[in-house]
Amino acid sequence: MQVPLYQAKAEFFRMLGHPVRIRVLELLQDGPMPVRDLLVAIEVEPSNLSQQLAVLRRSGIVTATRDGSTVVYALAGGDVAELMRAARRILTEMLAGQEGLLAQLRDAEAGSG
Amino acid sequence: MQVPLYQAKAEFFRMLGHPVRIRVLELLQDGPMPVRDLLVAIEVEPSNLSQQLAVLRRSGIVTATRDGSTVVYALAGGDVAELMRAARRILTEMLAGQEGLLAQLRDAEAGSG
DNA sequence: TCGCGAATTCACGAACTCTTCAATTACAGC
DNA sequence: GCTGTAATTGAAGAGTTCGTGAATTCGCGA
Repeated sequence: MQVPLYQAKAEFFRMLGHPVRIRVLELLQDGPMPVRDLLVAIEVEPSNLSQQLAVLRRSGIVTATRDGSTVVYALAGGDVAELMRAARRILTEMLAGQEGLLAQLRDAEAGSG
Repeated sequence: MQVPLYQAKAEFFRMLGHPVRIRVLELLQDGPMPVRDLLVAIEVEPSNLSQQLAVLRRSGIVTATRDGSTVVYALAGGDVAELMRAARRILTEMLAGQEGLLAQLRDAEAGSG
């Protein structure tokens, strides 16, 4: 592999780092979907959605196929779901940790002020 | 939750989207590690590493504790490993897919030219 | 208290990403 | 061939992130 693995991973995660792109991937987990439906589900400018879809396409995580005048997107590989689950688990842990921290801070303030 | 979930997820992935940060997280999977050792393992300017560590700290995925004159970093929650595994699996699939695509393109060129 | 090494913070220019609007391509129906 | 709709592409400005070097903080030991 020419590109170091950690750099490929970083690029992969950066590709995921956008709300619209996340929503697209989550919607596509239930099966292929035309752009029109994505556009209705995610309220965003068509050109903006297209740009984000282009990012996903370029990275290879989704595929686009034309069917008449509509374009249908689908996940290229299976297990994005598992990734999302893992992310959600960590995120939950982290938020819990931060709430704990917030509670601590609140207590500290109550104690000192 | 004030912040929509998909936005929190996007921020989370964006936080992972940097080679140095990925390497730090992978190194910390084997246990806590002082900055000095991270600095040796990841060849990068100290100030640069510090900046990336600050990003990880702010997000809450790692914790820093001072021990004398050295600072030791550790993963805040357990299962970053699983996330990385899921990412690697998808990445492998994607790269395989792209190789397949390349092969296809090569064949198409051979066929048409 | 002074100096030293470890780590962080600050500041700034370069590079990148995001959003938006206009222009363009691709197709279906007339 | 036109017209209209679906989707993409291009370009530009605003905002972010990155990397570097200088300055700063923190704690240890002489």
